Amino acid sequence: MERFYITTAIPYANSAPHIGFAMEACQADAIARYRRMLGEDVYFLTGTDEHGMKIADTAKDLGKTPIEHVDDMVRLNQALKTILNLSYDDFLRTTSDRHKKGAQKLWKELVKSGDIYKDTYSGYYCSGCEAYITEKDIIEGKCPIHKKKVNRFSEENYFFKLSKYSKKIEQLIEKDELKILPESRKHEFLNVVKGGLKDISFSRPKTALEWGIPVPDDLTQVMYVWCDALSNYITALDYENNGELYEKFWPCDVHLIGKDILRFHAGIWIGMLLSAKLPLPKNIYVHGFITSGGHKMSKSLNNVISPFDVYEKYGTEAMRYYLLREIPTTDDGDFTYERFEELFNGELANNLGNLVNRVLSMTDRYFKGKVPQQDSADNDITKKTEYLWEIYHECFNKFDLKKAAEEIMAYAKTANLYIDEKKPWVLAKENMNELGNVLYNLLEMLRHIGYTLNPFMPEISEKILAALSQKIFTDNFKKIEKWGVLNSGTKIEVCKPLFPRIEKKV
RNA sequence: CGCGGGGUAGAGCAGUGGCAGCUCGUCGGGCUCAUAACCCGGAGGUCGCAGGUUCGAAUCCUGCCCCCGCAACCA
Repeated sequence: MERFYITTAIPYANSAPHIGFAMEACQADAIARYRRMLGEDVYFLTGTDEHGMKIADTAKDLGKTPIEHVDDMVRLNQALKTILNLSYDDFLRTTSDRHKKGAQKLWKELVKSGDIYKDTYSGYYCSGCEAYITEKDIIEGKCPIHKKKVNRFSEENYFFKLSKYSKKIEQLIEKDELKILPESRKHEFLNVVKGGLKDISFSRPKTALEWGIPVPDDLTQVMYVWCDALSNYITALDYENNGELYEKFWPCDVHLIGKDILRFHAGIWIGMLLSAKLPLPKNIYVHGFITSGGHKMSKSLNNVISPFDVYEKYGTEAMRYYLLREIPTTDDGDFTYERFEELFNGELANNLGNLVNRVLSMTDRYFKGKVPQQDSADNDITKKTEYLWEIYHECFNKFDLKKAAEEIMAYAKTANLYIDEKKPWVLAKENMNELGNVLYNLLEMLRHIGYTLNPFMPEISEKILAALSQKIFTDNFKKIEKWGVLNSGTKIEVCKPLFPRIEKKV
């Protein structure tokens, strides 16, 4: 059985979940569900990144301990599972024991390879940036970005010899041994690598930062947050003990990330794995950002979209659909409630929901709720169905979920068109035999829609398939995309409208 | 000369050399199985501006203008 391991990035647990991460989670979930539908053995990981100075500072401002603060944020992150109907297999917290031990084991491997060295760092550190900033950027003793006071440090840090792997990383990406999608991101990162990756500070003294994972064999230092966070992809699999999951699922098939953290994944993470002599992930899929009404979401513009609000208003399935179908999978996209309702009514209610409704009710009315006999398949329709699956697979392989969803909708539209063309209500008076053919074709089309829709809207998919007495998981996954699986006589259940239209408020 | 993305019908987008397309909206018509849904047709664009290459440019080249992101909260 094919195995497939996919991860999301682990969002920084300093504030409530962002709609952008909700999208990433949905994308990963859709891919995971797609693979499961094909019968693959899928492992889907997400989690939270919970260390670092920023979290320690925020907790202090809130009058909480760091762990209290991250516990609160993690609860919200885990609530996404319910409101987005996520199917992940594991949720890893970087404050968990298994993660800490795994991260420390990986650190030791880097030491063994001679890639960790101690050096004195003198400079200024801004907790907002979670990074050192250069002297010339400082204005009146403050960080120009965060307007926070920076402190001069002269401290002993461990460094990671990333420079040693710069050339190797460049080659891997160039040859697509480490594939970065979309192409534009690959080129963008190649430009960075060609400039040469530099060694990076990989730890901080405990006196400056207590909230982190201790460096093995040196109690005075804690790991740099990115060193800690990136290792989650293997610590979750019980890398510490070379556990079963690790043996089975590493290397990873897809790391799904946002465009802002590509350099950490394609650079630092790959460097760490090379140093530890571990297998490398196969693909990095990079998505864009979501704007709100054409602007970057910001509290000052008061245009921040919360996934919880969208859920309250429209529910899980429609939110998933919007995030996967409306936002370009690898580019930036926009969120507005106007567009949401337009898409909801236009595609989900009028096109898809209404199609399901009219086909099921005609079957109920004309054939007493049983799949009619089919004498001969319609060539045009079977070809369109074959094409649907073909492009559908292609889209998932290219990480173009938006296009895949659009193709399903286009297919549903052809079904609506077919009804108007064949006029079943006329056939009902003149030619029951032909009517049977037509409705059989339509019911089969619904079956194909039901399956292809599963990664996007799992509940709707199940409802459609249940109405046809079909199940999403079968013992023969190859069969689902073949034409003519529905047997005549199968019971058809008429269900309530899947997406009641949203009426415009006047 | 910082880097990057973009400017195509009222809105949102597709379209990398060959008669300018899609969705929504709008106007007119049809149908009645269906969620006032579905189907057909019309109107609407000098493809940011100016040059150039070419038999032919939204598409290639040059220059310019404008918007946005890379910079707080934040993926």
